[in-house]
Amino acid sequence: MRDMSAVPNPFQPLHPTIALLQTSSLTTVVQQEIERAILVGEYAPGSKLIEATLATKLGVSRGPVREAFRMLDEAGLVRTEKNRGVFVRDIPMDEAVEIFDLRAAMDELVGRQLATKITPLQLKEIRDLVSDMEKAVKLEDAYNYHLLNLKFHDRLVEMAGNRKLTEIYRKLIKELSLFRRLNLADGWLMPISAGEHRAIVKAIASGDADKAGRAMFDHVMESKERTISNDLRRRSRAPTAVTVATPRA
Amino acid sequence: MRDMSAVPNPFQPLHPTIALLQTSSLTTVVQQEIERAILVGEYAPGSKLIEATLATKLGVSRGPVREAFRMLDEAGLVRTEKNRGVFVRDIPMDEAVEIFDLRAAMDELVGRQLATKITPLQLKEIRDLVSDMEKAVKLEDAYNYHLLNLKFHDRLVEMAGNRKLTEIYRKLIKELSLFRRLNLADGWLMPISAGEHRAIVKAIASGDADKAGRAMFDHVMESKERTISNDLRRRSRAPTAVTVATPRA
DNA sequence: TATTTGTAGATTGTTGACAATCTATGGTTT
DNA sequence: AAACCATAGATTGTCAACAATCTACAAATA
Repeated sequence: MRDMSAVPNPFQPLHPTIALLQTSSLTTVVQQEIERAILVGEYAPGSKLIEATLATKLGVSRGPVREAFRMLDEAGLVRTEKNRGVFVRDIPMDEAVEIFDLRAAMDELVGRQLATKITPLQLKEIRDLVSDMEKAVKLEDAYNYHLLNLKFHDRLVEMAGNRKLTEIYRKLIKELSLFRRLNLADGWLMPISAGEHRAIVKAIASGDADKAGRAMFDHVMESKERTISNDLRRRSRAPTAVTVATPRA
Repeated sequence: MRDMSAVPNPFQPLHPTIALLQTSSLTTVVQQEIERAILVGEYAPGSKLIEATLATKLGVSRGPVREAFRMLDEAGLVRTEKNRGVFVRDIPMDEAVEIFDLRAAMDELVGRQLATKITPLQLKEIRDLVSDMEKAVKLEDAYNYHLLNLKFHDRLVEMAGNRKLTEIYRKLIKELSLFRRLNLADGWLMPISAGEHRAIVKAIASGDADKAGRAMFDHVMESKERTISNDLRRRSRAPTAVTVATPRA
């Protein structure tokens, strides 16, 4: 009952509502909603997610919620303990460090590839983002700086044109956002980070693959170091953190 | 009812069966079984997996099977089409290429890190693996060579000590194994590949991080090239391949 | 003959119910 | 008071049934 004519759906995308109904099941929209809530901080790392509660809140039965849980678990956003439930994952420091190292290697590849293939149009887009970030620095608008920074890196990765790389990069970023100590407090470091961005753009624009790769690699490693020392500083002030839930050892 | 004494479970791991029951739910064992079957080729890329059939075969209801499907989907081993079912994923050529590029960047990191931190004992283990591979080459035992090759790279990645990297590397390898054209036919290339392995070990042993990184990067890129030309050759001989199932456009 | 239409069967999507397990609370023993 | 039960309630694990959708095939139409 589909695709009977020789040229079905030539270019026109099918009606958006139809496309939606064709692709999204209850499970997928539940998954997306829970993921959104987690990433936006509505459920703190360590907190417990209760099937029945979520099911009621979203107006579905527990089945789709459980399936969404399995997806989120595989994606690393949630941790499942048999017979005890699922918890929002709390990324420990050492894992955050590992993610930074991995990201550095991936971004190095991005830099190398972009140096040889970035288009003038793309270069302009990136430069504009850097400008916006510098404005945010002047205004001391840490929140917008944070968003622009995410966008900057995400666009670079996307422009490299490796979809698998993009996919995994984004998963890593999501996981990193569950690293509590990262989110806030990077205030006085904004100018430094901003300068590195300029250097990255310059290296890419120069067409020197190795230089661009190194610039991106170094930038990620610097921001890793900043995160670590930031954490040490924080840790010395607030000796013990509260734990939201009590997972078993 | 757990952890009542001050020092519970000092070192002795709990009884294996208990540990098993504590961690594995029906869903997880179903997931592992289906994954195994897919990776071993019992279900060919493109073929359809039927919930009820699998549930019956494994002696469970459809619920756990569906949950396992969601996990396998998120892991990239399976593709879900709403109201149509799930299919074993068939990795297209361009995606395989992307995975190779990504792997190259990751392996480069592995090489760099190992050059500075590999232990003599680990070095011996790696050298032994290379020796075994060379024996397999002499015997023209392609299958064992293939297994040893997987082991060689997996151990190197593991030794680098970045768990996140290891986790993602293994996921990529699993996906790559769904790239049909790869598996067989690498026969006459074994000696070349084997030589590169010697070079990698030598570079790592030398302690020169950049050299080791480059050796691993190059090796992956070479094997990418071999895979591509292999595919071209094959494609010219067998013009059209059979499709196991008919997913919608 | 080729295309359309209309079913019956197969398969997936979703739900509610029941069983198994865990958690918290209060009482009991030492 | 501290450690040990014991029970009730909450929560997860699993299943079977029903509804919605798709697939295949046969009949009808042009």
